[in-house]
Amino acid sequence: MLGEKLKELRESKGLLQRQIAAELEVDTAYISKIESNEKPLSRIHLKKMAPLLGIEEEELLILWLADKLFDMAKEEVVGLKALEEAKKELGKILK
Amino acid sequence: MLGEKLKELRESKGLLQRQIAAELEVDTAYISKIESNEKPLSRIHLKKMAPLLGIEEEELLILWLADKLFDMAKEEVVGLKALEEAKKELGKILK
DNA sequence: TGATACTTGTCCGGTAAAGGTCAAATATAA
DNA sequence: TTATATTTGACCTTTACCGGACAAGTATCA
Repeated sequence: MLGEKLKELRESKGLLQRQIAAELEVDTAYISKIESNEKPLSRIHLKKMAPLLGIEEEELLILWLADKLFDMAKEEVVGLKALEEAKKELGKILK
Repeated sequence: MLGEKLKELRESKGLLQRQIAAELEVDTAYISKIESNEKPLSRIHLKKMAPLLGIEEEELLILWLADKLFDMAKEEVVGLKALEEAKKELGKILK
């Protein structure tokens, strides 16, 4: 999931939650919850966070969206099929 | 999208919105909006609707979920990549 | 011109989720 | 032990969405 990834990235950069929190101007508790998937990461925070964590915004965006899609799909037995169907559909309109 | 599909199915069965509405115990306006994707189809309504439309609930469920996934993914440029990533991830935990 | 089907706009109450904060509890390291 | 980092739980406010209803408008056809 996304939270773990964010934590990994942060730690690999030797950063403290406090420092991230400061940049985003929020409480460290909030960051902690994002890293434990208790609170979602908003797109705005994502944007601010990417450079701090040394990851391309687009790459993080893929992870972020994939995480949300995964979350939805896993709730249903037909999740995998639905993902395939959605992919097919999106492929169509993109061409 | 899902709404159009529901409408097709209904018409192919020669049913009126009024009849569907009666079964679901709602207003026809509400059905109309579902068919025009103005209101989402709830899982409960989906369940009731499937037999009326002569479609397997599971099949409708796939369409329904795929539609929601598609909707999310299409908002981002990286939507397709995210769908792939999500699929990969879900495949993993399913094995 | 009716009648019937459908659509569209507006409104509404309830619920849930987002986006936090704060205090207190825990871990960890010096 | 003390300081610093993180987690957890309770709470709060605001916003968004859901599931509808209702009235009025439009389309179609006999």
